[in-house]
Amino acid sequence: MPNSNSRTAPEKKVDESVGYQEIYSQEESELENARAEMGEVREENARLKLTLQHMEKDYQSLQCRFLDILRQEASKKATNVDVGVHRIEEPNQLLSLCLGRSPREPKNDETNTTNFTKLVQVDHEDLNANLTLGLANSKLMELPMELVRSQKPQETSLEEPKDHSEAGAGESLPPSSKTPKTTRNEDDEVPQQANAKRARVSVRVRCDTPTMNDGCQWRKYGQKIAKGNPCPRAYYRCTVAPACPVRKQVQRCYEDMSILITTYEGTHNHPLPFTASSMASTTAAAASMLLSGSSTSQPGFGSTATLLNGSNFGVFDSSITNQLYLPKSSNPLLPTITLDLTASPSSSPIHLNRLSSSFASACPFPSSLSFCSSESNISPNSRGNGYLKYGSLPFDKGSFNLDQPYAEKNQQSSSQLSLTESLTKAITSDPNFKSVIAVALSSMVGGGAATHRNQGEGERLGHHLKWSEAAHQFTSHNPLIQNGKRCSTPSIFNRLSSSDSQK
DNA sequence: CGGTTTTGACCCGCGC
DNA sequence: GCGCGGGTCAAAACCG
Repeated sequence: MPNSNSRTAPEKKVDESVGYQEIYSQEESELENARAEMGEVREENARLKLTLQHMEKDYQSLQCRFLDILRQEASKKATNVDVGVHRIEEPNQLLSLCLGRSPREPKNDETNTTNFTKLVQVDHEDLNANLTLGLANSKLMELPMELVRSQKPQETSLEEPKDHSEAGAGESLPPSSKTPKTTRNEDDEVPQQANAKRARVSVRVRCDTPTMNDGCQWRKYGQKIAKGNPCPRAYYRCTVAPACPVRKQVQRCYEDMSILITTYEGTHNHPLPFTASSMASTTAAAASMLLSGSSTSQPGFGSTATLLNGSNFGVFDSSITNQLYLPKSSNPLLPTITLDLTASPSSSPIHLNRLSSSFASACPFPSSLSFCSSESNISPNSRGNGYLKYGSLPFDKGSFNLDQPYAEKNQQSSSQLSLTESLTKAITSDPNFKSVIAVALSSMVGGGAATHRNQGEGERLGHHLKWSEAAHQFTSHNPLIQNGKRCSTPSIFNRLSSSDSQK
């Protein structure tokens, strides 16, 4: 059958050529698609670069501003010896914990939320509105600085708080009378801070896990069943540095087992990873507020409250109330401040009642703080956890959203993803966010800075890793866990750190 | 094997 | 002075 053969062969050729053409056109279209994708990626890359540049720029300006504030505070400090209650009464001094805000600084347009520098400038109107926002107190700003700058634990003169009022809930943990014994080395190093008292910061968070991950490494050295609370109280010591005097006590709230009460005591005398410095700075700020105030007849209640109010340890939704409980201790010389991050609308009143009752007489200031955002779109889950998940930086959510990959592993992944978005919106619209940054930066530049300032770029890279790790922890199912296994610290600081390192 | 956790004992301050 | 309770110690167990 040659004919058939000769006829079919060309047809086959034609078919083949048609097939090739199809294949070719198909490949071509794929190629074009790929090119288009590449183009998109390039664009995104450009955007990211832009974002990075913005961040660098903002960071630089922020740093300059902060140094400026430092200088101002240093000069102010010399003249303004009498601090404390007076500060609260002087709105004009409500400035500086909002990092970047300086008295001479002109107001900036609130809408420009991508500007990191502006981000930390709280509009006066906001201050008035949310008032109590006093984190802005310049003196308050200064105090954490001192505390962190020196990186010295305030344990030179310990006093027994004997705070039984909170024993049940475990919020107020009496400082160890033996602490000086175990931290003697530190005490020797510590330049005796006149009237230095050990302030402790108690943080209440909702956390399923045994401990709250604050980025630091802890070693458990004891456990006790405290009277009035069947939940054991665990004692941890910081193991980042062998002689670090910092300790923490962890206990579940008997009234609400989902609430974890972590009490920090002392100040780290070693460099901290940013994740740890976040919490450290927070507690240091609170503690220093407390201590600063305690030098007055009214142990810092006002100032502390003010500070923490402004510091926005919390959330964005107005319904989420972060609470600050001022010293409940029967011993006013050894105050314990409680940051209530349980952020549960329903639980808030409970805590408030319970805690305030123990020291209401001593605390003339409202302890309920509202760090609200203009948008209340936070998922209920986040509130329930009380776990501060600050989705991502306002600049470019995609660029910094480290959480999502991890969040997917999480049981709460979906809610957390949405939470990320919600928080992003909230952050970008929430001037209070600035205050948080202020606190973090104040430590990083001031004391944390003491820890980081001398570290090379390589170490910064190391921080990057830790941030990633932190992000992991942060988004892990149990957000508040220890040693990379569990809970996370308010990661807003992580974000901040990220921006810092990007420089 | 080194680091961490567990856990009973001990220390110390405070109130009575 | 005694008892109570919080905090710490330290040896043993545990774990990676």
